Amino acid sequence: MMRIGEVARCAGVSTRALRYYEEQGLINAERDHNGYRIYDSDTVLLVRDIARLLHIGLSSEDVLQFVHCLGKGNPEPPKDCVALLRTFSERLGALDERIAALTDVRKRLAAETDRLAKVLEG
Amino acid sequence: MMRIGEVARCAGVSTRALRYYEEQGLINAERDHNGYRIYDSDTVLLVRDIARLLHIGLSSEDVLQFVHCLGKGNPEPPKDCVALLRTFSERLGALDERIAALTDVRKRLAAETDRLAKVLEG
DNA sequence: TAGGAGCTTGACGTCAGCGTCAAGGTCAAG
DNA sequence: CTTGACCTTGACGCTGACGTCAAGCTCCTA
Repeated sequence: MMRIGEVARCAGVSTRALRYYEEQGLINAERDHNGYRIYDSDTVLLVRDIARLLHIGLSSEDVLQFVHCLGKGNPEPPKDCVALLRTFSERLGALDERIAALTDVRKRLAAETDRLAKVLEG
Repeated sequence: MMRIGEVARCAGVSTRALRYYEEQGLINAERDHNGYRIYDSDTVLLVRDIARLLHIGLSSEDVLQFVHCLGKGNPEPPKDCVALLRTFSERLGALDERIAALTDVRKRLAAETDRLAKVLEG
């Protein structure tokens, strides 16, 4: 059981970010008798994942769609399985698009890098 | 030679976006005698690339780093080849990270999707 | 019992990537 | 010669993911 400051340090984010994630429904927090947020250590890993995803350009709404499959943060029993499955498929498609676009850029950039390298050698 | 409206339509972006790209140094535009921006048709493809990259989460600063290898938009003779090459390498690394992170998420999401699908079948 | 570190909830600030007026110039068509 | 489509340069507005105060409570320590 950790408080917000410790989780923030361990996960490499700010306390403000943690409150924001909670506000967006990405993480949950128990409360101590004094009102302080309390987290279990699993949350650190979840928060790392979330921060990583946000950092590479996904929105918090994106992340929310499948955050419960990243860790034990949001158990949320799969009630509406069919809708959830459809959502997952859509998100998979979007991810594939993103990956493809980035891979394409990577390829072109690598080619140009090679070209430049050869110019420098020759 | 096309004007801004036509380029915008062809590339599927707004004229405002085109002015913004120019402001950021991502594209160049000649000027007609009346002050109107003039583009050659190659610009359409370049703009499509730029928009695509921005859309998947790269910053305009990111895009600026290698926009000249996407088309003929910014010829910019490779003067400082060494620095350019280093920049390219860095960007390649960043792209690899992004691709890896997305691929990882994709994998986990796919696994969860499978699990859900089986629950629905059984 | 007085600090100081850490926590709380607002609430306003920031930055990117445009959207959206506002006010006005240009030009082919009627 | 006027309308209307298209262009120009500001300049303010918006959204997301926080940063950064402000004002006040909690707890351990000296």
